[in-house]
Amino acid sequence: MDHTAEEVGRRIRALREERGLSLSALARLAGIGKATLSGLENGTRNPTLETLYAVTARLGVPLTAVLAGPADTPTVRGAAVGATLLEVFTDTDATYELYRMRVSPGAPQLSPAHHTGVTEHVTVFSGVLRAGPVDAPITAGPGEYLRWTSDVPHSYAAVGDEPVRASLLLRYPHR
Amino acid sequence: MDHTAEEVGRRIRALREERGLSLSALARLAGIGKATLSGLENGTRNPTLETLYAVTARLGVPLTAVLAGPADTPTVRGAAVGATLLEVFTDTDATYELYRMRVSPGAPQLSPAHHTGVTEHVTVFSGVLRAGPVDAPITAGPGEYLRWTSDVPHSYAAVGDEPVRASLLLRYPHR
DNA sequence: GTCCGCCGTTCCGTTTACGGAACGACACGG
DNA sequence: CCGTGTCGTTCCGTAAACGGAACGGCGGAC
Repeated sequence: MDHTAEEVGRRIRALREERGLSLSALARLAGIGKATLSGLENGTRNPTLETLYAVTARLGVPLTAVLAGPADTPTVRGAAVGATLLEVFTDTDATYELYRMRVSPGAPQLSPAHHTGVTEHVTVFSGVLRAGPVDAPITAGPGEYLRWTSDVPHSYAAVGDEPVRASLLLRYPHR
Repeated sequence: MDHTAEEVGRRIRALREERGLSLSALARLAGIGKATLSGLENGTRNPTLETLYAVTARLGVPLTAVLAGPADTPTVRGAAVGATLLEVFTDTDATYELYRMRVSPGAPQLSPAHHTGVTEHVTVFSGVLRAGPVDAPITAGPGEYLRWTSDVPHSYAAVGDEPVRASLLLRYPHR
């Protein structure tokens, strides 16, 4: 079994014990079998979403609280750029993806064109970022904002020695 | 089945289609059956953690990205404005707080002045937002960006009937 | 000591999520 | 026209997650 299941089990057990609940009591409250909860906490089962939800809801925590955080699965976009998806937001007009982004100093990172109409919005936390369409990049320092249409190839680069940290919002309009 | 499963399925399908992947291709890449992925996207199955992880890992997103977000625990800032803290980022120069924000139509929401040097950065997802210093608010629609220095009283208001959804970045410079 | 209650684990029959193999629909080439 | 390929869905046998019941262990009452 994956080590993920064990980690989830440990977190659930910790949350349960913080509340002074016995395994039997939590199983009864959550409406699941004791065997299920036992196996879940020990990482010997591969729980379904429904089971996990029943337990976390009764513990009063969001599902995300017992799952591995966004830090362990960086969405690597390339050698110099690492990005982690924080949230997806779907709307009638468009879908948005909000990332935390890190750009290491060194060679610029190229990114191919996306579909037409896709725009990128970056707010720089620290460092100096030079990014945008390859033929017309823009520069932004801490607290500043960049925006471009990413249906052409574009690049990201850290200016100077300091790595850049920023938030990146991708907007995909619905066709 | 729970409506949670349907929501998860929608998000996975959206992420897959953004990447231009077919259902068959993603199933093959993730090492799961097409039937499994089909049922998962349509919300007719109750996936196990292992299945979900295989899919999200191949999509390059954390598990949390496809599950119901932290929306269940809103950090209420006032009657018309609800904000959820997504991440705090501390840096040598400043501390940043990244929120997802929702502004309901109706009376503007006032916010008192913060410390000097604090700036607010808003990217609008949907709706039309009118915000900024009370004597000089700015208006922004979907995909647009607002920025102001919040060491004076400022306000947020939704223009029209539609609620506004946006990301809000607060920057607190270190003195 | 025995009895009782609850603990967490293990056993076991039922339910169901799983992947492989069909299926019909559609697009393209010969 | 008929292959050939890929699309997403449906069928179906198997593997496993499920809940209920039984288990051994432990602490308190008597």
